[in-house]
Amino acid sequence: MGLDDRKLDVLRAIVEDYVATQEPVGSKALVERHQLGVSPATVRNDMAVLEEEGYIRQPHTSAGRVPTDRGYRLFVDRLSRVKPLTPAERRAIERFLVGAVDLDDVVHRTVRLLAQLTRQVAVVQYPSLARSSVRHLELVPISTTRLMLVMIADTGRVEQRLVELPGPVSADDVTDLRRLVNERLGGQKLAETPPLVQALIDEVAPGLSPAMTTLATVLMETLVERHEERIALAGTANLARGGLLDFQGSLRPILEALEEEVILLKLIGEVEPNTLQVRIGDENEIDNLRATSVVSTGYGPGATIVGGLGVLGPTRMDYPGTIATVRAVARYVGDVLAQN
Amino acid sequence: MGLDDRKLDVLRAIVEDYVATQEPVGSKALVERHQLGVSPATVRNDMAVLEEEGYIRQPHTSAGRVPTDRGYRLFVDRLSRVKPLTPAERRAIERFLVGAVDLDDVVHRTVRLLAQLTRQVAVVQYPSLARSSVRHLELVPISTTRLMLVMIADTGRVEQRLVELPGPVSADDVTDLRRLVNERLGGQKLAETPPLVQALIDEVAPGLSPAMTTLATVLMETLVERHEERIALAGTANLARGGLLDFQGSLRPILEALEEEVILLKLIGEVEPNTLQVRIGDENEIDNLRATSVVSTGYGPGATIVGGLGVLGPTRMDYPGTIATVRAVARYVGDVLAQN
DNA sequence: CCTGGCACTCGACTCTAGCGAGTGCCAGTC
DNA sequence: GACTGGCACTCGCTAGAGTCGAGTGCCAGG
Repeated sequence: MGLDDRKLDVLRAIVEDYVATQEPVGSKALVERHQLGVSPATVRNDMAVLEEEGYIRQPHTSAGRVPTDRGYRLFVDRLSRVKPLTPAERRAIERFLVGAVDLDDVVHRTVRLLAQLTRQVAVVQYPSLARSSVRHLELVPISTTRLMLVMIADTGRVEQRLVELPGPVSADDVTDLRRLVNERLGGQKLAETPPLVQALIDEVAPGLSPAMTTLATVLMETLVERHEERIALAGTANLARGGLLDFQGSLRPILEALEEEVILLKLIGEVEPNTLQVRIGDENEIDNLRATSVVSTGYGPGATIVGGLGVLGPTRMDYPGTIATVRAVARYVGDVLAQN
Repeated sequence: MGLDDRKLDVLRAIVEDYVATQEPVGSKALVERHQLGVSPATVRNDMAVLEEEGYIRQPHTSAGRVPTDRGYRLFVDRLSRVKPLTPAERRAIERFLVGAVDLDDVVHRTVRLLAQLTRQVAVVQYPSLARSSVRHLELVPISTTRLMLVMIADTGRVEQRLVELPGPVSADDVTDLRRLVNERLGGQKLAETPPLVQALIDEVAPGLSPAMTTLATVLMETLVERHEERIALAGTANLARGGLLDFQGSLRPILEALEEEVILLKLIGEVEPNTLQVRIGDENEIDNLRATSVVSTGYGPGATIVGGLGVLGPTRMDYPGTIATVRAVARYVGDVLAQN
C-alpha cells in the first residue's frame, strides 16, 4: 500500500477538518484550509487511493470524505501531532485536587475534571483491591451476634461489610479476632490473602472457631470476590452534544452499556504499565459501543498502577487533545496518591 | 368551571390513550376505544371546554388533543384509578433483596429494581445522616499523625474520613480519644451533635487538646456538613426510549441535571411522612426538568422516614402504575431496613 | 342537551424540479 | 511520470405544488 507522505498529509487534514466541522470534507475545501501545495484534482486522486485502502469513505456518492475507523487508527498511530495542554487546562488539572480530603473525594473530583476538560464521558476506576494491600482490618461490634467489618487498604480504599455471626461473642472475643486477623493479613497483598484466610480458621481459639469461620467467608467475599472494583462516571450529558449526528440518533445502547459496571471495567480496567490505549469504533468488544472510541490509561503512585481511568466519546473526537488530557490527569492523580 | 362527570371521563380517556399511544387523540378514536355512550360530536364539545379550561391542548389546529401539565395534575389528583401491581411485579419486589449483604447492596438493588419496573430513571437517596444516630465511631491509626475516622450510623451508613493530626499521638492516646468520642456521641442523633462535639474539646486531657480540636473539625464536617447525603441513580438509558418524541429532542439538559447531586436531592429528598409526591412538568423547580415528571416518596423502617426515593420520566408517563410501584418498593425497602 | 352533517384547516406525505458540492476521468503541461 | 484544469456526471438537499385525510367547529334538527 504505497502511501507517500502527501497522502498521509491529506488523511491527516481530512481527520482534522472532519473532527472540527463534523461534516464530510471535499477536495476543494481541503486545499483551501491546508497548505498542501497541490491542486484539488491531485488531492482527489490521493483520496481515491485512500478510499481504496479503506482509510476514508464517502457517505454518499456526491459527498465529501469521512475517515473510517481504520483511518482514525492510522491517524492516531502515526499522524497526530502532540497537542500541548493549554495553560488553562494545566491550571485546572493542578488545582482540581486542592482540598480533597479522602479517596472518594479524589476520585469524584478526577472524574468530573476529566469530563469537563475533554467534554466527554469520563470513567475512573477506584484503586483496584486486587492491586492493594491490607492496611488495617477493624471489627466493630454492632450487637452480640453482629460485627461490622471495615477493611482499609493502603490505596486509601475502605470497604465495609456486615457480618452475621452464628452465635454471640464477647467484647474480648472481638479483640482477639481483631488482633489475629490483623496480625495475619495486615500488610498482605489482597490477591495473596485467600490461603491466609483459610489458615486463620485453624489458628483461632477453639471457642471462636465458628465465629471465625463465618468471618473468613465474609472476608473472602469482601476482599476477593464481591464489588472487587468500584467505578465513578461523569459527563454523560456530553453524549447529547453534537445534535444527534454522532451515534446515529440513539443514545440508548450507549447509556445502557454505561450502566453496567462490568462493561466499564472492561473499558478502562485492563491496563498495562506505561501504556495509553485508544480503542476506536469497531475495535471495541462491546457491541453497544461500536460507534464510540475509548481513550484509557492506568494511574497510580510512582510507576505502579492501581487502577484505570479514561474517557469515551464519538469516534470523531479530538484524539490528540483527549490523549494529552487523559495522560496528564492520570499522571497528576498518581502524584497525589503518592503523597499519601 | 363546570366540569361534569362526563367531561372528566373524557379527560381521563384522553390521558390514558395518549400515554398508551403517544399520539394526539381525536374525538372519533376516543368514542371507539372507550364506552362513553355519546357521539364524537358531543365529545368534541366537551373537548372544547376542557381546552378552554387549560386541561388539554392541540399541537396543531387540525390534530387531536394532548393533555397539558394541568390536565395530568387533575388526572393524578382525581381521576386515576389505582392500578394493582401485576403478580410478576409483586414477585420481583419481594425477591429483589434476597441476599443483600449491606446497605450499599440494598440501595443499589433498589434503584435498579425501580428503574426496571417503571422503565424510567430511578433515584434512591441513602438513609439521610441528618435523620440517623451515631452507632459507633472508630479511629484507626494509619501513621503517628494520621487517623482514619469511621462513623457507623444506626441506619447502616458508614462514612470515612482521613484525619491529619497536628502532631503525633500514641496508640494509647487514640484509645482515649476513641473512648471519649464514643461516650459522648454514641447513640446521639447526628443533627444534635454539634454542641456535643464542641464540648469534647474541653473534656479531653490537655495533652490531647490539639489532636481533639482537629478531630472535632473533621467530625463536624463529616457528620453535618459534607457529603451529608448520598444518592444512587439508575435507568438513564430509559430516557432514550420513546424515540425522540419526549423531551423535544435533546436529553442533554436532563442528563446534566441528573449529574448534580444537589438537584437530585431536591427532587426526592424533601419528603414528608406518609406522602407520595408527584411533580408534573412545570411544577418542577429545576428548569432543566420542566419537561419531566417526578414521582417520589419517603422510606424508612416502620413509620419513620430515613430517606427518599423516586423515579423521573416524561410527563406522559403511566402515573397510576408508576405511583403503585414507587409506593410498593418504598414500603418494601422500609420493611427490609426494619429487620436490621 | 345530544347528534348527524358539512365545510374547513392544516400537518404529513409525495412528487417534481433545480441547485450545487463533490466526484471521476481525460487530455494537456511541466 | 506527476500534476493540473476542464468537464460531464452523480445525487443528496431544498423548495414548491398538489393531494390526502384526520380532526375540528359550527349549525340545524331531534
